[in-house]
Amino acid sequence: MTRVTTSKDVAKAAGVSQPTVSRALAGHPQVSPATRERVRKAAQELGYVPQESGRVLRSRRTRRIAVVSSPDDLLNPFHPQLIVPLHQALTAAGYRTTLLAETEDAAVLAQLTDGSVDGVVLTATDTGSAVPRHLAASGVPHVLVNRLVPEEGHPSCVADNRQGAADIAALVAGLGHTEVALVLGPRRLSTSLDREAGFRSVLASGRSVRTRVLRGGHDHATGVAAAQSLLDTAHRPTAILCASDEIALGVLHEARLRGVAVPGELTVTGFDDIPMAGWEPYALTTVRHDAGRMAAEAVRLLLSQLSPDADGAAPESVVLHADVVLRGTHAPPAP
Amino acid sequence: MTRVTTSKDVAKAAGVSQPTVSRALAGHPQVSPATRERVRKAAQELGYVPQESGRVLRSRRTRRIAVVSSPDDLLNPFHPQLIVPLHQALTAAGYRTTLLAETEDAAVLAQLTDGSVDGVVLTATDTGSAVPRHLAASGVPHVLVNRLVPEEGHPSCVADNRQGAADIAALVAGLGHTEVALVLGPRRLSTSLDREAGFRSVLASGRSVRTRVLRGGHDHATGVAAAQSLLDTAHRPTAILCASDEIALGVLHEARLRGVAVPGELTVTGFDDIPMAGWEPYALTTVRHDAGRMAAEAVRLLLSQLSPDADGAAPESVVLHADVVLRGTHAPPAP
DNA sequence: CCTGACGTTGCATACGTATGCGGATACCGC
DNA sequence: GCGGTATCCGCATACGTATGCAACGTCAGG
Repeated sequence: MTRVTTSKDVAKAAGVSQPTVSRALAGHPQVSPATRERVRKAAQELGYVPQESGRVLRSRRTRRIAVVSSPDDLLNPFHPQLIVPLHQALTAAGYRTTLLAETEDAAVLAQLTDGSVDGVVLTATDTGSAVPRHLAASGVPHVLVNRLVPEEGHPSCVADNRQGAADIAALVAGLGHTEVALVLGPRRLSTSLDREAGFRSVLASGRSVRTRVLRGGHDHATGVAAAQSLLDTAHRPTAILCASDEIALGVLHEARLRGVAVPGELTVTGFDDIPMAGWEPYALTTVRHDAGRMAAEAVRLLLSQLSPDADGAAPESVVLHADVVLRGTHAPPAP
Repeated sequence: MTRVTTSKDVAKAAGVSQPTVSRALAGHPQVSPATRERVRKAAQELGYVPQESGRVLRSRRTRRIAVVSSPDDLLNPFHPQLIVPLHQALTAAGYRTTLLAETEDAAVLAQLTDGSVDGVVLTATDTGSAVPRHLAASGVPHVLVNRLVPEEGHPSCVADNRQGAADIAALVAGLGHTEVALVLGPRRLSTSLDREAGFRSVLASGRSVRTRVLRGGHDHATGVAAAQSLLDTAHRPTAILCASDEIALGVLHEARLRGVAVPGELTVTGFDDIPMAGWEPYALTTVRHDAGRMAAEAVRLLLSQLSPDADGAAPESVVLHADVVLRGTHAPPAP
């Protein structure tokens, strides 16, 4: 690889000094239009691109935000709906985005605290993760999206999973179901825990509702397995509330495979409103949390930390309402 | 934000000079075990993380690879299957990964040529993109994965889309279908074009096969729309070959909605073998290209460019065999 | 014609890290 | 006890960029 062209090369080509190149390209007003144009042209011809390492070292600003996900979540159909608008919002605000999908806390932290990013958006945080704490300790601006950690004090934007779960549970209970099963996700995710709490808050208060609980991942296979075990029992539930749409689709598939009519014999609900939930053959009744708004709010919270003025403000936490989406997989229980 | 701790701070704390800190933490042999330990401890206590900008500026190496995708492709179920193993392979090789999802060539290029990455993996390249050419011009090591550009000379690793398409077309033709429809993807993607060529190479040679062609995106809605238009016609096809699994699922859904039996009355095939294709209710006959191997080969090709020695070698292009996956959506045409 | 002000540019420098080179110390052999 | 060598460490410096400050030239006003 040949040598990279630097601002010095441009300076020589334009017949000016290196600082003048820097000022001209930065649009500084104290450089004459003539030289500015000469520099612009020279830079263009040489294909000059300001080197990030130099700029960052000098200016202490990277104009770059890290979005932290995980390999698991990248494979989850809901996640891109969050990541894409995040990326767009950050781009619109003049920041570059780099997406991390690390699993080990140590590896993530090294990349977030080495000055290579101005701020961090955490989208796939386990409840046990130490990353938010360390970021706070290092003074790195950050915001939690979608999932929370138990500790208070971190800026965050999440959907009201508890409320959404309670609402859809109320819907099902209101239809008259008394034999209900819950298929929940992993305990290490705040979304799972909150949805569980929401489900239970309603079902526990209904006196005559019997509730069974299964637990697994947020994926399709979990739904299939759950349905297999639930539909085998003599005394099978008339409604299955799932902690994610993918689980619900697995349940739906297995139910149909066994000839169990949905919603005639079995009510099934999901959570997330992934694109597939709206597909004709599913028409899944579920809970929508607006990933676009979640992303926009998160970026707002992050940028407010990056603005030079208000830095003494208390961390703000936004909770968005989650809406029940009525489609075709719920009905009163068969008599 | 308070000041960040630097190697100078560690030096002062450990009672040594700054260069010694650098050498000790880099594991240089010419530093005594005692000092090395002292430095390690001081660095640990101060929470010192070497700043990337300084290291890169000095060493001209970032140990960082950019993986370029696009917002569209992030929403595509096949894509994460490629990105996740790419990330794992790069991590295993000691590189950090940053994922870009930019659409504009200019914005992408600025991030790839400013010295912030050692190399680039392009996963979602349009045939019309100028990015590969500019990377070559700037001497940035890179590799194309999954999709190609028309120009030769770029290292690349793709599946043999043409061969895979030809094989599945041969399967369908061999079953005796003579009324076949193709649902193809966008012209700007090499994968679409190659699959089209593969389909046609077989169907054109079969004398009595009548072929209709529809074109759209690689998504579910395209499949639904295509099926609506195809199944409405009096003289409807007995087989629909789709350029992606998502399209095929859309076709399947629409067919089932209309009570058209698959595979009894209609054969449907896909391409990609996304996870959903294997789900019980679909059991889609399709073509698999091994994203894991593709990623591994791509990383190998990229790393070979980064090794200091062999840099005069000609760019290598790897083409992987695509396997037809026989499931349950193909059958001979009804008499 | 001189002085002052302004507009434009260059000089010097700092950011944090890594490394060539020379110096210091200790240790060995004679 | 002296020269030599090996071991370990610090000094000086360079990477590319951005910016405070000084200097330059020009022009207007007195």
